[in-house]
Amino acid sequence: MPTPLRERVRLLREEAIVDVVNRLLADKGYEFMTVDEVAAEVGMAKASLYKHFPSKEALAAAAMVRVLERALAAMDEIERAPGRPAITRLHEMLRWTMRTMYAGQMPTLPAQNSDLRSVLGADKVYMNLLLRLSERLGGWIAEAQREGSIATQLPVEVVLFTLFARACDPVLPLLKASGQYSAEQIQDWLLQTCFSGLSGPPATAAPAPDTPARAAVKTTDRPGPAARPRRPGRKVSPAAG
Amino acid sequence: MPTPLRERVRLLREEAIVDVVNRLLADKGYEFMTVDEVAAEVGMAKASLYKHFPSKEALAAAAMVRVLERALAAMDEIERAPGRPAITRLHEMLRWTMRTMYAGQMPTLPAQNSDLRSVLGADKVYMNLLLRLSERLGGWIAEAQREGSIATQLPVEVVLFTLFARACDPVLPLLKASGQYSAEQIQDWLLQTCFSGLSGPPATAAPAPDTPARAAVKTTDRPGPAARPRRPGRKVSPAAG
DNA sequence: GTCTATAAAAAGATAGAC
DNA sequence: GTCTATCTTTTTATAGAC
Repeated sequence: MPTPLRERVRLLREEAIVDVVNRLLADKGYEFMTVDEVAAEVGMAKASLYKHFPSKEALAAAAMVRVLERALAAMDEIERAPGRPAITRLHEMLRWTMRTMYAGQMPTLPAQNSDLRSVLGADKVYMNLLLRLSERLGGWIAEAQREGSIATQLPVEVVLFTLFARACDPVLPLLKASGQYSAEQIQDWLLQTCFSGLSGPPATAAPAPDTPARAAVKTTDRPGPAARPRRPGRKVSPAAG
Repeated sequence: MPTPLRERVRLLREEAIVDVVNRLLADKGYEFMTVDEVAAEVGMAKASLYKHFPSKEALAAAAMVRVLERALAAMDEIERAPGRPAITRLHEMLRWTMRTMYAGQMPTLPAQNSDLRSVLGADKVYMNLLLRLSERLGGWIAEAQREGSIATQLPVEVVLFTLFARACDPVLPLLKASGQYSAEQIQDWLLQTCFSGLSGPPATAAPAPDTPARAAVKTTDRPGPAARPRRPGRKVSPAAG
């Protein structure tokens, strides 16, 4: 039995709504997103919005569910290329996250909110997806540890949390806002600092070949200090510039 | 001329206020902290609060100023031990940040807020302190790069932003909330992942001595999987558990 | 299901007595 | 400077006509 036309229209409408919510959530966060704003951007009356989603929390939850679905789809896609080491898949997953963030499409929820967290925690669909994502990623992580490319001292949980946290890392927006670097450049740096740390890949004093045991993150060379495109007067200001 | 008694009382009162604001800011963030709440916890009427600080933003700014002052003081303290490599000083600074966070005393501001950011950006005292902190830290970073212990491909700015970002990293609260690990353990892991990345220190296949070129982060050994104190049924849930 | 109009509540800020 | 009581605005949510 084909989906009735009504139903399809409704789904399209709701997808448009979630699109807006997703963008606003990525842009200003949950508490600074107002329902009036959502309604205005979708181009419908607020009361109509509430016919589709019963509350602001439900709006946010819908956006979160969709991003989890997309993350799982990204994992599927990454796994389509067979036989690659787990660390490579993890790199690609984080790369996907960075791309999504850079595009302003990664909805971020406040880490330490109270009511919203409990609402999400009670959402069966959301929690189910979150669990599936965590377990699949956890599998990759454990695999990478057996391969020797993720530190074995770290519990899988710690690695998992760290990867999740990178999906709302303020460094990307800050670097993007500085306007000095390309998207590729920024994403490369973030990948590098996540997997290899600020100390960078193991640089044995003299120029040595890559250690094959560690699948090194591609480190894009940046131009030397002289040629570096740096706005002259701009002062470094990490918060509230 | 000694400070008048009135003035000293006022300062003590305001310090008590900032204490509360600081804790609430660390606990729930700016937007979920209400002025009513602050007044209640300080034990004074809201109107009296407004005699001391003209707005909620001013309250937050005061807390931020104080944490910057404390961070600068921490740098002073770290520099009191002479002759240590820059990377060691950076480690200690991040350690200070982690301790402060763990104690629930690191006020976190929303990264992508609008009005508050502009208020802070207009605050001369705040911006001045932020600049001083950034420049001093930037000096350490550049030094560490010359020593070869921070990746030279990374602009100082990127390293700086990354360190600042660790001061509001959700991984620490998550691990703390899991209740499975000690404070020391958590802080060690975060230091390690920040400087050495998820891949960990350069583990050349066979057990090798520490590479002296890289001042390695102390990696606390954790008990093996069998002995690891892990709550049995608890499932991993990075967001909204 | 969509709209206009309106409740209802929360939260920042202030008036005015003491 | 501190208080009680109140104002004002913002924002979530709903009533009720069409």
